[in-house]
Amino acid sequence: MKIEERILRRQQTDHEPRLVRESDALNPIAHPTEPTGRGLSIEQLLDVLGPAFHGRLPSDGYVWGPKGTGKSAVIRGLFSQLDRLIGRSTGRIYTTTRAEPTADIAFVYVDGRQAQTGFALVHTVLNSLTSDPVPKQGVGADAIRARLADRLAVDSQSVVVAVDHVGEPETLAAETVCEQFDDLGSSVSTVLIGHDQPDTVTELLDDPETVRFAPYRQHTLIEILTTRQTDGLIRTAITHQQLREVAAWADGDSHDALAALFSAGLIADDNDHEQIGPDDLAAGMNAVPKPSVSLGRVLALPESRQEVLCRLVALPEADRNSVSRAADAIANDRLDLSRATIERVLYELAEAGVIRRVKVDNPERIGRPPSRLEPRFPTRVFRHLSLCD
DNA sequence: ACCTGGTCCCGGGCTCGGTTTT
DNA sequence: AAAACCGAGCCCGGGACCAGGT
Repeated sequence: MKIEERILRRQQTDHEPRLVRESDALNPIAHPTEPTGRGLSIEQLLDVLGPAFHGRLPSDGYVWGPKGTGKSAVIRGLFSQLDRLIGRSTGRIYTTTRAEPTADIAFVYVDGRQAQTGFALVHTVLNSLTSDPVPKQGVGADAIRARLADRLAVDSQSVVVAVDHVGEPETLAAETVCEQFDDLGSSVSTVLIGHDQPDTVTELLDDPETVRFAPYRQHTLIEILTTRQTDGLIRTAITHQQLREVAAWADGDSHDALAALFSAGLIADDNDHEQIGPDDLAAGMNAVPKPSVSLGRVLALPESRQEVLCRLVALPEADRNSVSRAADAIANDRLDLSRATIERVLYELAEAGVIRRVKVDNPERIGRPPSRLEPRFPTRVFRHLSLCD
């Protein structure tokens, strides 16, 4: 933490301590390095990736399950450890001392939300395999692919690419991801991570190994909340009974559970409460719609979209009762997008499921009834993390 | 070896105007 | 009739690459 931050914090907290600590502990999209309660899944994944321990390229894989089940946390952690332990660096170091053939297999994790086009995906992979700068525009996707092929051929390197969040509205479809690596089949192995059932992916990847992540059991979810809460809240903020309540409400989804707990803490702080009261907790859960879009998706949206969302959630109820009124109000709020673009963006966000349109019936009026816009993501936490203000 | 203009490429804003729904 | 809805093309900024001139 920088000195300036420390000073600012003292200035802000001179009245009384805040319930919510400034840390990522309660952030649903900040993953701990050691995920809780997913030992079995990690073993399954290690089985799939096993050939890499003997210098052979593993077969393709598909990891699937609903949001908030630890897929990203596990794969992220696993790939960074694997790359460190048996990936490039170690391979080089032991080359001269070990008789056995060395594995020159890199493990690259790509967040599909950061790489939303074929170009960006191949770019990310190549960029993590080379220290040379890779152009990020001005050159065609094919050119980047050619360079990647070149790079892999030069010292017969192989790479296992994990592409997270495939098949979301903003991200690449599994099919498109596969196409990117079609020509490099023998040196690239693909592990896709998504929500959908494996049937379509099975055809694409020619019978990949699949690993399924099921929703958390109640007691595991409580364990997760307990460990995170000790770092994210002051000690007396919440009772164990309340954590049980959140876990029961969240129904196996750690994203929703953490978002609700985070929201409750922020709301209690808003109300100057010394601890999270029953009403704060209820409001916290209320601030997380069900079903909810992952905060990771919302916070990965382009800045301009997030600005539209910031203003939308701050709008008075009446202004959200019609798409065109909402667009008017947002356009008047010092946003440097044109009115027409804002309306277009609202429709796009609705199409993507980030906000929902609800028909407002009014028999008095003639013509097609307006649509109320409802956020489908944890609004209180979004406001906190997106730096709306 | 260095400049410079032309061309291609990516990504994102913007707008138009037709279609659908009530 | 009125308003919601949205597909799709246009435009632009800026980086990369190339080739031809100095």
